Amino acid sequence: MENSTSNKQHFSNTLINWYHQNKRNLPWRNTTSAYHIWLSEIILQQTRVSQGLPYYQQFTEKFPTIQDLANAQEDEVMRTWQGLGYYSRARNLHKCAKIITENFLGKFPESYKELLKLPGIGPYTGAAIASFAFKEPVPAIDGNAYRVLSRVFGLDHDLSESKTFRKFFEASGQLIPDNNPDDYNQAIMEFGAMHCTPKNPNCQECPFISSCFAYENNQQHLLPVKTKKTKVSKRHMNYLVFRHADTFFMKQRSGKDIWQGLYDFYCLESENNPDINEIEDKLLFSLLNSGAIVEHESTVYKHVLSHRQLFIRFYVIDVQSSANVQMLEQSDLIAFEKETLEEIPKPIIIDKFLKIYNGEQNLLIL
DNA sequence: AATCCGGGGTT
DNA sequence: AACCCAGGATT
Repeated sequence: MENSTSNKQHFSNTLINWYHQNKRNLPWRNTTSAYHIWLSEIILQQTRVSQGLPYYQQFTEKFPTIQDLANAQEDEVMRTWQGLGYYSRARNLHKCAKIITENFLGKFPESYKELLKLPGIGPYTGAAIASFAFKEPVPAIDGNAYRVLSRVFGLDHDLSESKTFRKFFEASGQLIPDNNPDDYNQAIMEFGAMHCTPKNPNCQECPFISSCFAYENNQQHLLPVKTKKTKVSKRHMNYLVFRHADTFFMKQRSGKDIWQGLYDFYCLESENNPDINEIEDKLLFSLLNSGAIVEHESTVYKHVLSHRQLFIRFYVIDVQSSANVQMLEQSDLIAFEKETLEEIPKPIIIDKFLKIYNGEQNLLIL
């Protein structure tokens, strides 16, 4: 008859053994640098390893130390982040680098509790850094940990409820070994990512096949429990792409909307994506009356975010006169040369449009 | 407690 | 089309 203590040890030992035999060789696992561990964890929030890996390499190359990151221009940090999404991560990354550099002598605080006070570091990331860099036995609860723990132990708390985090945090806190917290946290995440996957988990070769609640009760597809689905709504965005020779007129997004800090074009939103002559806009009206020419209307692009379906249409306007250029600059639009455009951070759909548009121009020349 | 915030890969 | 990814901040 096993007591509960040995069952707990069995779980963490089995998990860690599996990890040592199956782990991927990832760059942030070969360092004890809190800077590099922190960087990887911020990048990997809500992001698959395969998507985050090239960004991690770019960041470590461009910003070898946290001082390099702190001293960088915000735009350069955002440009390096371009395409990863959830851009508040990049803004908080920069903000945090400055705090560490200016207030902490370049060293991260070494406890979970203190790490939580830094911008962009929440319960998961705080636990990851505390355990990986400083060996503090605090459980890191990410999507993988929720899935593995709920299936193996039959924990059916609803992930949609906020109190559920504490249930899993305490459950995993009972299991994490004091002498090996970093391997335990790495292991439960790697096991969830590679073996105990959301769909088609590899139960036949699973080290927990004889003790897993979900397998025994055939509930792999029911665990973890998540009742509330994110609601997706539609938005229609119409971009007036003002062009004058090789310069484009851009605007830096601010406020609480999507893509904060990134640059896009003059944007009009409506209930649809109208033809250009259906658009009523003072600036457009004035420009057209001063000789501007509509040179291209794009098809409607569908760009999907996790909580929005964006329907986006681009209207390229050749503004023609320098009088019109002045009018645009008075409307808070900033002129960028085609080459300089590459250096500013843009939403991926804007980047894609510019590549296609400029590519078409090149094709016409050939 | 509910909502917002990206982009991409899998199924 | 639905799901979800090494989640956190704001309302």
